Amino acid sequence: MKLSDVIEEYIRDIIRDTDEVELRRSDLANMFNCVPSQINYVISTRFIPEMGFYVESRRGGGGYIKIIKADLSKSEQISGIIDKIGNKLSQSVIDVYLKDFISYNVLDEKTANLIRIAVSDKSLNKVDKLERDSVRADIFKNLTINLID
Amino acid sequence: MKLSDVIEEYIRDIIRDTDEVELRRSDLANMFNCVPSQINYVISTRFIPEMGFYVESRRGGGGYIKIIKADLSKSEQISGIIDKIGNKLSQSVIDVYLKDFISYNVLDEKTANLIRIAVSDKSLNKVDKLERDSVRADIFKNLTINLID
DNA sequence: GTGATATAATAGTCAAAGAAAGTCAAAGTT
DNA sequence: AACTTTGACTTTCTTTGACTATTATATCAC
Repeated sequence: MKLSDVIEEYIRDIIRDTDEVELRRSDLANMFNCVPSQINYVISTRFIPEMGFYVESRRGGGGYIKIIKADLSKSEQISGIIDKIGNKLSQSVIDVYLKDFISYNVLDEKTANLIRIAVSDKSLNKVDKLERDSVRADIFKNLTINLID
Repeated sequence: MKLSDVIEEYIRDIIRDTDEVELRRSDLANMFNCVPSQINYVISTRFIPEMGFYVESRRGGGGYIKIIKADLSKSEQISGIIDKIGNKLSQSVIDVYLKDFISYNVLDEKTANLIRIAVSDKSLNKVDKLERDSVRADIFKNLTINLID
């Protein structure tokens, strides 16, 4: 497994039960034996605002990175996403969304998987590459809207 | 025997007892002493939904190609159907299939409904009308392969 | 003591290098 | 004609590191 995935999982584990984590970037970098900026990479690609993560940090002595997960209901979470996503979505961004939906029980694995397949490059192979991300966004929106209840 | 057949057999062998394999393209290419793109050739000609496989992959460091085998055992009729689906499908034909699937208890209503949405004209609005039915067929096949159980 | 200044301790940014996989068309086989 | 093999080129994602920005603490001048 990729280092970034391992780091992501580590953070997710901590935040799942508390809705908030305070990290010391250099500690993490040390712990996972990577350069500090890799921590930024993980956070910026996986704990994104669209998913309800709010990140704040402080430099200098006693500095930290705090990740706060907004406490949203299932429908708030879904409609929040739908509002925020533009008219284009890459496969990997959708993966981030779905992973999060699962970890917060907004969707069960089976449904998430269905969505993942429906919008995958495999399924959309015949769609012109330039338009693929917008078709993907359309399908994704239509499917998720349907899941609000 | 052709190299592609050998590679196919190798993959089939390792997937036989499990329902999923994760491959590293470059490893395989190395193992069989061929260019990496030959692996793509084998996969795209032999591990397709009609054969009961779903494939997904990721680029970049730690990338992979994952082949997932559908569990067709429980519903032989369905696997036959997937095989017979051509490369084009209209919305109404899909509805017929879905009704069938429901009545055979292969899919529940909720899942069938999600599929209906994924392949609807609304979702595929941005896809050229001439190609819509073939994109629909691709999505439908990939989903079906994964969802029947 | 107080304010100014240096020093150390953090975190942020951004671009280059690295590590895969994908695409496509030309060349070779059957 | 259809299928297979090959390779150059592209795209995507991750890792690394040099450089920058900010904050806290220590030190110094008065």
